[in-house]
Amino acid sequence: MAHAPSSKSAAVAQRLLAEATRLFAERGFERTSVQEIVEAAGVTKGALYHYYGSKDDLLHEVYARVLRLQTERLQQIAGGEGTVGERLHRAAADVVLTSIENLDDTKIFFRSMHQLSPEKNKAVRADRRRYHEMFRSLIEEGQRDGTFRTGPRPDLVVDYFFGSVHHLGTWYREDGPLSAEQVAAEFADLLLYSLRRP
Amino acid sequence: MAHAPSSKSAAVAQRLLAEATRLFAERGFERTSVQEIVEAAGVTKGALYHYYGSKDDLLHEVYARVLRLQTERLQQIAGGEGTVGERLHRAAADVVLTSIENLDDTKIFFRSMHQLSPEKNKAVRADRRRYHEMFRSLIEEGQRDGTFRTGPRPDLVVDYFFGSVHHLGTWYREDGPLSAEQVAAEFADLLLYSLRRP
DNA sequence: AAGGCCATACCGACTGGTTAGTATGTTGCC
DNA sequence: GGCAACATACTAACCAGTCGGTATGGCCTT
Repeated sequence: MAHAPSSKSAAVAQRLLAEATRLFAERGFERTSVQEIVEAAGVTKGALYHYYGSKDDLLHEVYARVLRLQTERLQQIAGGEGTVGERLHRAAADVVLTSIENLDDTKIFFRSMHQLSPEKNKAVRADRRRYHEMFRSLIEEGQRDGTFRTGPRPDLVVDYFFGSVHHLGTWYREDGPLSAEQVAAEFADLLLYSLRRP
Repeated sequence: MAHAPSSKSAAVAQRLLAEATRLFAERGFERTSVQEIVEAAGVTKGALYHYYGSKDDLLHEVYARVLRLQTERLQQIAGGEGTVGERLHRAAADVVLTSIENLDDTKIFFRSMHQLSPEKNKAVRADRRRYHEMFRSLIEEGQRDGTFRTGPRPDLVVDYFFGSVHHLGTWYREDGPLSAEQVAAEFADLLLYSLRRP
């Protein structure tokens, strides 16, 4: 179990998490040794095991952080102003944007989730499912009120769209030709177009 | 380097590859030991290293196999009969179908590619890019002849769609409520709808 | 047809290196 | 003096790959 870094004075705990995130994204969980993490953070193992219960724990913390962030934002957008079409578009663009802004987390998420211990894996999946369900209910709402065509199953659309989002980490480059905003807008457009009524 | 299993009498080599595929998909590359692979195949390490140069080599062989298969099929469909809309729909549905039929390979692909040695990783990426380019040129063709709207960038559409395809491995279950054909049809529909002109 | 020769296919013990995690200090603040 | 925040040294386990060895069967030569 992780004691959540005790908020006060735990700059070391945060530095450890940040360096771990960077290294996990760069080399993957298994290829990153605890020794490398503590060296990158300028401390020793004692410090790491003081704040985190295990290497696994560290990985779990990465997930928890990004999930909290995205869930919060989706809640705000889904419950906000505008037609369901507008809200879905905004939500879709936002998740793309924040995924790119936290590209390291995105990479780790989909490469290394299965390395988590079964119980932690289960916990993460449950959180993730709740997130997807919020997204899905937006689609259902649009189908009910006639904004979207009723052909596609909402849950399949969610898996379809988030597949694309999760894979950003494999091809998006910060120094590439496309800005995060451009990708966000196009992905959201593609989603909305695929739901538009004939 | 792998000597490709010498075609004749190498049932052992094939069994090793099959068991490795299964185990890599189940536990991931790093968490699968060479010892486990050879035990599952009912041989010993000597046999494995007789046919394959390294554990890495084995992983590379998995990729090579599925890439060959999919490239072949896409070539046939892209160069076949029908309007560009029909061909793209067929190609999209087909890649979903074969991805589900070879779900173990799909899982490994997306989870473990970055574990390959840099050179092999590069080779696989190059193959993959050629494959994506074939797909992209179908979209470009449709945009040129007015079948598809010209808004979205073809390369982004490809990344968008294949994100969804690669992620099948994380959520699709054979014993789930959806047949592979259903998913294939819906995914292809979603793609075509998102390209349809207003 | 018999004997020699050699390649292929595999065995299994061993090695050298790495790794997560632990046990036991040490320091400095309240 | 006591506890939080670390450091240091260590261990026990694991693992990819190696290497010397054996069994089998085909082919060439005489």
